[in-house]
Amino acid sequence: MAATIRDVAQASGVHVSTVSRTFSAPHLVNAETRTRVLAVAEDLGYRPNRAARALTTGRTHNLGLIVADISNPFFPPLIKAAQAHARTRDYHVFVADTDEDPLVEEELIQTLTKQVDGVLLCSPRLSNRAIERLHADVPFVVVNRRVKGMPTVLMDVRYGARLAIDHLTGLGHRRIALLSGPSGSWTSKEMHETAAAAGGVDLVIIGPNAPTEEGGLAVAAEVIASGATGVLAYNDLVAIGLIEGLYERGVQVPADISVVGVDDIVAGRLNRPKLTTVAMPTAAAGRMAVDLLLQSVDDGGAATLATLATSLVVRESTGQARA
Amino acid sequence: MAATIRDVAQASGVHVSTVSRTFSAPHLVNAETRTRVLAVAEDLGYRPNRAARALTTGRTHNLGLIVADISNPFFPPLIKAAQAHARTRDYHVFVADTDEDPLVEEELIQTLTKQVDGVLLCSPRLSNRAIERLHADVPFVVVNRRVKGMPTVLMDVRYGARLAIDHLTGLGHRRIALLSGPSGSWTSKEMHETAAAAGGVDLVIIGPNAPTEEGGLAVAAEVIASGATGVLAYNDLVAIGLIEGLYERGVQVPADISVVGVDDIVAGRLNRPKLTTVAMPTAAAGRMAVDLLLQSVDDGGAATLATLATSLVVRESTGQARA
DNA sequence: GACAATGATGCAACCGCTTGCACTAATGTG
DNA sequence: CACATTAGTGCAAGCGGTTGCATCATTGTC
Repeated sequence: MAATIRDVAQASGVHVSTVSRTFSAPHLVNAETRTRVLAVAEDLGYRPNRAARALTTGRTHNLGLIVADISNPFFPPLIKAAQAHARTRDYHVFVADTDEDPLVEEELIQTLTKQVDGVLLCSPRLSNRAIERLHADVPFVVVNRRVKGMPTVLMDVRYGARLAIDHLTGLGHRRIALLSGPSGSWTSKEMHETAAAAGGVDLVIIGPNAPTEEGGLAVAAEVIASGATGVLAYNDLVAIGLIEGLYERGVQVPADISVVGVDDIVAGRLNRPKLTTVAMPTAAAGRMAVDLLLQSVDDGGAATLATLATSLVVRESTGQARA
Repeated sequence: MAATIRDVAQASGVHVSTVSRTFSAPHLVNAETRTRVLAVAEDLGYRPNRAARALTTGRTHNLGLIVADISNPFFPPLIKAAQAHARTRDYHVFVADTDEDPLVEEELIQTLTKQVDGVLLCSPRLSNRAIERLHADVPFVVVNRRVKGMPTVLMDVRYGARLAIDHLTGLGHRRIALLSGPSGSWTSKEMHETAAAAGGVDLVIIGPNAPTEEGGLAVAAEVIASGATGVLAYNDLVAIGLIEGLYERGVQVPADISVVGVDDIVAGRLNRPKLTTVAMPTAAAGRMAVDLLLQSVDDGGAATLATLATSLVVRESTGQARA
């Protein structure tokens, strides 16, 4: 049985309130008493029970982070950055995976509600309405989705997509295929709109697709049939899968078709050919999200919108279009 | 302000204890009362506060899962399986990443201690002694490491490594390089011992290496210099990195050198050449770990040891040795 | 030397929920 | 019909902390 605050109080001959203050408001207790209490606590292996503390303070010092699919390599850097950053603020981040299921997502949020001070919602699959409703119970910050009235961290997908398309057209590609993502994806919609707005390109939309290698692999034939020579994929995973599919069909990248991905995951750098991609500032997004969330927890929270810059990383999967 | 049990009690004209029982021991309350209370609760948007409940019951219905590096694709399937399986038992699992840092790992465990009923320690970097010490505070189950007196889930690395080496020697490879993992790794040690015990092979050990693509990439030259024609890599990531490094130096896989990985991650199936690998039953391990942990939480816990079978998946990265 | 200010500690209520025990009324038994 | 069960509910004491307020020395001030 772990030592409680009362054990420490008794063993050090002071009242529990003094022990409590020794930990949560040290300046209120006499230096001498404090060291004695700390010594006893150390001796007994006492550690304040955060859950019990949360009951009275209303602060758990925990944050929840919800992602749709933890195996998507896009998320881990974000998660790690968020955890590391939160730790510097004496907060801990618990991660949960919804398995792309909105129901699980909602259930998870409700479970989390009382156990954390706020939740980071990354690429949520829930409807905006559902998010707004749940927001009544716990502070949110949403990453990769625009929900009005809520702190939001966005990455500048439009700009990135624009760079990618300009890069492709600059290489002489006129017919460009856009491999979209899952149907509910905000990022995918942004890409669509950007591509549609780009002048002088002959656009074919292929999808929606699963945001995975399999998703890209599955549409290789369709891409070939479309006659496009340039492809902008929903993300790197899709791009990698596509390249593999094209390869299996004897189509060379970038000789025959140029492919650009989105995210800049590690695997892209090790792919053959190395992937040209729109780099997303995932780590920065993770930190920013934690900042906004903590601010929102403390101040009651303004609905700040942070948009992070993206950039194009040109590697080997794109090249001059055939004459 | 969220509704509490008292609000519900008052609004439905019963005592708080009745409301409490409505949720945690429904059979003890009259059907009629129960429906009325539930209706009021629904109406007020009341949800029991799990943290408060945990204070009296001593059960949070949460599990912690600690991994060294969430971006290692080996873990996500394990995590997902554990989460899904735990959910069927009305438990939730929170994931935390230690960033390969034993100090962070220890700190995380201590934070978790009071907030979860048990912790899944996956490929821990902590010393056995430290693990045993911390075990006094919270039930553990250890995955991928043998710690005596503790429930443990192991994958049969020795058998897998044996299969890989037999496969390689069967193809005529006599000189085999073993790319080891991080120095503290139990898996790596198992592989060493198995390889050393295998007769008729000329073994070169290269490492320790980071368990990542970069780790494999970095030793390509060394592998070539070693004169080995067969390689068993610590994991698929290392194997993929190595293959990339060999390719950059004009060495063909499997024509010149055969490579086998360990884990069977998705990326291995999409690599070029597709990776021959020792498949690890990660999802099964996740489920098993949850089972053992829950059992340990309930029964006080026997120190069961579960060893899961591994198998060899032969794909394209291994071939006949040069004459 | 009287009095106010200050610093350190104790007291006790409370956070939201559970649970052993006591109580009442309805039911079953001989 | 007396009595033992049983079902349903209320009571109140916790679980492990925090915190506003009261108390009591000390110290400083005029």
